[in-house]
Amino acid sequence: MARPNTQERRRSELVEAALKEASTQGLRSLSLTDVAKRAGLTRGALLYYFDDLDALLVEAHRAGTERFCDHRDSVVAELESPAEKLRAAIAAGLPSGPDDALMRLLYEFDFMAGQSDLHDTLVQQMYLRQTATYRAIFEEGNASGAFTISADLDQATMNMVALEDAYSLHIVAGNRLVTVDMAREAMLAFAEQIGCRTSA
Amino acid sequence: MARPNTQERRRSELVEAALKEASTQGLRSLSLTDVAKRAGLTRGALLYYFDDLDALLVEAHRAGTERFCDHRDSVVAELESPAEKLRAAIAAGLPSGPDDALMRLLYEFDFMAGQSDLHDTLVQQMYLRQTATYRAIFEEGNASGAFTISADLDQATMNMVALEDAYSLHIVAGNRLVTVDMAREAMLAFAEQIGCRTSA
DNA sequence: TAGTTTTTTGACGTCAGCGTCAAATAACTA
DNA sequence: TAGTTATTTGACGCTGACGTCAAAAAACTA
Repeated sequence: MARPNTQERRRSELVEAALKEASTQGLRSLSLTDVAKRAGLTRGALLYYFDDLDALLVEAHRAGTERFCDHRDSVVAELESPAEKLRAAIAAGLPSGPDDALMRLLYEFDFMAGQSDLHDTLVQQMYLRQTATYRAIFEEGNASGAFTISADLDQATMNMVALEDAYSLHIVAGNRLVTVDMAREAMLAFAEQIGCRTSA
Repeated sequence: MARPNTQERRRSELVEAALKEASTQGLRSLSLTDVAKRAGLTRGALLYYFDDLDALLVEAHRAGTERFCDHRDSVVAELESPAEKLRAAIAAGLPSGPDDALMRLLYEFDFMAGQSDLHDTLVQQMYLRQTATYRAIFEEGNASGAFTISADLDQATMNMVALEDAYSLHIVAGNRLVTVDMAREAMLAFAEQIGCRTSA
């Protein structure tokens, strides 16, 4: 009858372009035109799929956090021992370096929360997944005897996620006093302190 | 001879206006006009004192971080015991709640780093003061016997600051899963774990 | 090829920001 | 009051973002 509907594919492509462009130049000065150019389209085409830039950014936010969490969970799932899993979770949770633009963007999104309930929800979902990842590793370690965490598990998990967030933020914010190596070691040290034997 | 030079006072007033306006509406959409209005002047007057909005924001960033650190240090200095000091430092380091606009702004400034070396430097200076505050308390506590911190002091301090940053960020970013009370308790729990007796 | 639906363009009008600058005003002193 | 310097205004031209929309182009099928 007619031309087939390919909205879903285009939408993903545009979300991808938004992620790339926002990673490159940051959210502060990002415009519809920038994203359209990156996608090789015009502003008009973009508006055919999204009401405005905010609507697109919500999708980009969602895609970015999901990608991050999915990737880490899949890396962790491939490992056997709780100690290995913990080390992998920490490594995958930290940015690769000061130039990890995607990770930087994820934290920049945090500041869109408070302006939009949708971003609010996404920030919370991200947090829940972060805590779920560490909590599962802690519980498995305790159950198998690999770990002997005596502290409150909720609090231990919270603190672990907090360390991850803070160090990631410092690294992508260009604070050269905090390196990826230092962050990883500090997180491992904390884990040891609460009863994880990770050196095995 | 002529009209006296009052640049210093005006500059402070404008920095103040910038802090207020940026706290209110965030950095993302802040314009020269907004700040000028808040200060009761026109854009032209503002440009008489600062080259552009960025120059003004650098000063606002500097003023904001200094105010935060100065205030906390003065609160801590008034207390006697390391345990009291630690509790006060934690309390003063966290936002008062999700609506603590100034604290929110301080974290938003982190994302101006990487775009400007000046902001970079300010972020680092803030970090150095945060660590100095906690390190002094830890050292005093260890010296007086109030604390028995066996872990590496550098790492313990780093982690303490990291917890403060992460929880503050979550609170001001509107993550309702993290409350000020939870953050304070989690930080105190961490301090206990590394050897601070704060319950005295 | 003609018909149908989806996708994309590009132009239009509007609005708000920016930096410049000559002129006006204010706050002094002699 | 006249002179001098400091401060402030407000208009100008430029740029770039936004949302709308009619028309064009593309991708199909019968």
